[in-house]
Amino acid sequence: MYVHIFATPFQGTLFQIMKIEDEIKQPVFKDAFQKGLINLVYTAGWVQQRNSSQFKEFGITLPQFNILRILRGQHPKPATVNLLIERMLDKTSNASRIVDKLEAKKLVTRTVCPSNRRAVDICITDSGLELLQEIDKVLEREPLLHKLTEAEVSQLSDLLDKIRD
Amino acid sequence: MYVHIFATPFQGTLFQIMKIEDEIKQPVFKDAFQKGLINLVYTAGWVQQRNSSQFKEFGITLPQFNILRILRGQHPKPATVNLLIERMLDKTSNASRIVDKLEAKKLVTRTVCPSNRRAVDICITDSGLELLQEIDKVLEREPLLHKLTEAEVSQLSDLLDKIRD
DNA sequence: CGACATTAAATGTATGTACATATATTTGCA
DNA sequence: TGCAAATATATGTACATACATTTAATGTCG
Repeated sequence: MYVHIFATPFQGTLFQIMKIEDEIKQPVFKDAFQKGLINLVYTAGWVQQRNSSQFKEFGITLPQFNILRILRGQHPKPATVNLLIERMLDKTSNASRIVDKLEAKKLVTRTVCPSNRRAVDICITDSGLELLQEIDKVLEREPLLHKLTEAEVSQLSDLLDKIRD
Repeated sequence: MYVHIFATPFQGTLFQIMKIEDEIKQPVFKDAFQKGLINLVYTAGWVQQRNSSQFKEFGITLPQFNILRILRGQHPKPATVNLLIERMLDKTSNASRIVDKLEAKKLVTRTVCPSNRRAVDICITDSGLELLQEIDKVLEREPLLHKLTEAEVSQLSDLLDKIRD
């Protein structure tokens, strides 16, 4: 799990809040913006931890799971490391080493790309596809945002988009 | 930066979205819930990366910054590792080693607690306080959620609370 | 053609997370 | 009193992130 949870220092502290303070030990925030920021980061960590624990029993981590899903999306075409990095959105992350782990578990294959010998063709194996299918069943059993209605989820997405404008 | 960004595999893909697809390379999601989930995690990562880059020039990381803020909140009282862990909300994280780094930079001191020799009293130094003051100036210059109104921030917090209900 | 920049991936290093285990101190209780 | 349980922190290991550097292959342009 790779979400850093914001700390909640006791400083200033003028604004009483209602819900997030039950989760953390700090009942007071400087203002609504600080509360929203902490809540955003904390909740993202919350959903990722839940998600991750759902397939920890299958022996893969969240980043490994995400790489596998990208590869399934490409299947039966191969993906390159570059494509994985683009899809992960995290240009600085190291897809190469995550693929190492998946290769060791025989969930993907890595072969030099014939048309460009600098590149590497990465493919999900049958074993990898089967694993994803099993994990999918578990994930569908308890959808992570099921406490929200479809309208609320859309509202949430709109607010999040606005943050990054 | 320790937020894992959700991958966006090409799978199923029935639901056209509007905004987050500009940031990532995948223009289509399975449904609004998948979009919301990815948006939540992605946006949390976005704000943390911005935050982190704001004080990277000061030679500390986001976890180190958060520990320092907790210590400032306690100042001039000392904090124990236990208190840091509580405030970080991340019971499994390793505050001890983050304090190591801060101690090496002379931003905090670590002394055995006189009344309980198992515990360690951790205090922010004057140098640490000065560093935080400088960083605060930078952070205040560009508040991270400034694109939202106060009403929108509250609405966001309510939706996030509901997710974790 | 050949030097040089560009591209694709891998590797190196420091930091952090997640989780298990170890060490030292204190507490509780037979 | 003495010894096991509980507590506070530190340490070990695997994995991932963040960022710089390296290696190999390809592209470009004189």
